[in-house]
Amino acid sequence: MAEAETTKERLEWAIAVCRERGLRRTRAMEELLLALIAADRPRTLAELCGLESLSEQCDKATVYRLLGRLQEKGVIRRLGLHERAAYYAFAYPGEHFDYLVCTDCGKIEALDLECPVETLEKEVMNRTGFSGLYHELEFFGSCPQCVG
Amino acid sequence: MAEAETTKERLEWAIAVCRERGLRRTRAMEELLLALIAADRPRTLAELCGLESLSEQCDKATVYRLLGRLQEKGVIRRLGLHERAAYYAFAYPGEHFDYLVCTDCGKIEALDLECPVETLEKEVMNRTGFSGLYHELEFFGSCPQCVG
DNA sequence: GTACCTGCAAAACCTTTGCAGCATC
DNA sequence: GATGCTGCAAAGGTTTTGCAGGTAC
Repeated sequence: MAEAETTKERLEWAIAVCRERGLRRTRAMEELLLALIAADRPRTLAELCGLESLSEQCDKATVYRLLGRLQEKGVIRRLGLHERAAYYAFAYPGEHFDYLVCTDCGKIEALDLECPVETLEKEVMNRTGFSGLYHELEFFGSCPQCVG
Repeated sequence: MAEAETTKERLEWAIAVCRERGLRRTRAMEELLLALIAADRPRTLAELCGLESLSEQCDKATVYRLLGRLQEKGVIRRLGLHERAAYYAFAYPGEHFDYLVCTDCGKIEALDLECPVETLEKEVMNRTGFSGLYHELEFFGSCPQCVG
């Protein structure tokens, strides 16, 4: 992930937004945000709970509810990525990643693309009357290792 | 859904592909394909099983396994769409839809966009070595009814 | 002190699989 | 007739909720 901002700046931004919007600052919140900031790709609830920093610190239900609150406040984003489980990624303003997923081994990579979809968003808004649009773009295929 | 091809043509195409690739032609397969061809947006397993034509005809497990086989043979496509459940859509050659999802009421619309992402697919293949690429693009936002 | 957050536990959901019988080829 | 498909039933995994107690403000 491009480090235009440091971990500390990201964390402080996220916590500030959350506090402004009525959430309390807790240890679990900080640990979860740090885990998501450190991640180079979206993570599932199970993956996040598997991390030592979090599993020693809080319950799965807590992480689950935190993810919901953080998403609601707009500091993280929930993604589908074609799997049964939901994936979550840190959402720093102005940063947007699309993803590349191997349909064989499940590997997920973030793509820092010059994404032409942003232009489309406006068109879709005009055409459909939807507001607050954002998009999710994923590429699926077989990675070189899986093709052999 | 734009009806460049009739239901019958679509059905026959799908069944021909399936038979070529080793699947048997069954009543359940036909009903399921017809349901997906008739759908104006992707459907979940539960939705499909709720249809009279299917529920009276076959079990949920059968539909589930059929969806897997049909996807494997390439006549339908499995989508994420941000929900817990997987969505399935008919995949006629040369047709590709992107989707618009209301984050408030869950409404899903198919968008027949001039999609600039196809160009990106080649770039991503070259850059990453992935093969057999396809993409999934979804827009999320609030529909006019939900904004009120 | 109050309102929110956390942990533990259980429920709810969707997906996935085993196995015996039936249909297709 | 052999192989694959179907139904029923049960298991597996992830998500979601209730409630009592603890914590941030």
